[in-house]
Amino acid sequence: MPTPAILHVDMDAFFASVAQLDHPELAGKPVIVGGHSTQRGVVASASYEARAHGVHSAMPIAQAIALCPHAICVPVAMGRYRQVNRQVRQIWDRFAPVVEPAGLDEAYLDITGTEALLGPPKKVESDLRAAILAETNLSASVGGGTSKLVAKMASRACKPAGVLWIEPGTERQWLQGHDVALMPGIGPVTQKRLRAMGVNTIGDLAGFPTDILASRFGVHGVELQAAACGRDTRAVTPAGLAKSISAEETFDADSSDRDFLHRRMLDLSCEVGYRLRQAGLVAATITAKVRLGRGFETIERSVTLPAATQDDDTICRAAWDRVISAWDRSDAVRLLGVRASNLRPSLQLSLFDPAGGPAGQESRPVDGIPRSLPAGLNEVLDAVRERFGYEAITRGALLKEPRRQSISGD
DNA sequence: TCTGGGGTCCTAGGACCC
DNA sequence: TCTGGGGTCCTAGGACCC
Repeated sequence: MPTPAILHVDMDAFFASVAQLDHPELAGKPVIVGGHSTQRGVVASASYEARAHGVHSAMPIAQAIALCPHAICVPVAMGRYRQVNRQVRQIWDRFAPVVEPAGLDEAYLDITGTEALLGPPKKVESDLRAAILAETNLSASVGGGTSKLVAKMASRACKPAGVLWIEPGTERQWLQGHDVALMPGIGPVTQKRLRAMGVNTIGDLAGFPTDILASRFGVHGVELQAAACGRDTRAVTPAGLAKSISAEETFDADSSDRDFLHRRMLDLSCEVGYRLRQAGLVAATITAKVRLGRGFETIERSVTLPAATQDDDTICRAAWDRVISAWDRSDAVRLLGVRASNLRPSLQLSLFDPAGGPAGQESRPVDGIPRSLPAGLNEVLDAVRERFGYEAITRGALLKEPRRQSISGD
């Protein structure tokens, strides 16, 4: 067995860097990517110029502005990031036979056994960074080592615009001085429990009695400890089909207005339906999410449908039905969301197949093959969006409010 | 000045079937 | 009249990731 060589490539301040790329006047300036609403929301991404003032991801926007009053706030544009992601993925794919994306801005690359072809790992790291910069004008950092954990921690340690290769055999020593909070898989909850046990560094975790970790944290604890010792055997696996597609929206102000909430749910459902059809997927399970203004309480209710769907109205009906079952109308609603899961390929030949027409909803199977419904409203909307973008057209029922944030590429 | 949006994985109980 | 054990699916919630 050859010694594993795994790289972790991580785009630097991805959303903020894309904003600076698309709007050259923002280059070199503190940029905060958040929502339209400066009242509610957190920082999704901050440029390094903004980070110099103490701004970081997940910080409330208002707090970020207080730290960096001259920062420029731009809205999140998921569609645009997905577009750039597709471009960057093509570069990643050239450098490794197996690539596992982890979100839009990072990926693991298994380059084991490619040394004869691509050169030593350190050179691959530099070449990959250079290729991304040359072809996209975006900066990335690349870390590497014998496992996913070491690769990821290395890319984090060399940010921004760095490369770092941890030599095989030195990983345990390199890891041990780091704080446990820096270890992927240890969030706020686990961190607090570990500190209460006197575990503060990765070295502490590596040396802690395994049986105690097992009794308190179960399998997860044992795996974390193995990783802390440099024993992380998780394989780099290529992305399969998506497991879920979701959309959610936090309102500028909490609302108990049933008509308003229903219209928002329809808009969210349309977005999820559109993305299902784009991906050629149907969903059997629909989950509605309701967050109350009171106490930030979050409720989820799901239903598995008799037939999988990619139809906007079917998704909306299922989701709204679940909202009604969970929502006490005396509570003002802060957020609504809808998620499609239990996904499978829709088996349609093409979105615009003139013969069968695209599938709206799986209906009764004929000879075991789901039959497509004839083209309807969804397909008319999709066809317009295909040419002019998602924002180009919307339902009359949704015209009462301004459109929510863009999912399109512009 | 409270707390976005889009994901994955895990646990645990109950239904249901064999 | 009392009550097995395994497997799978569904639902709700939680931790964690970027």
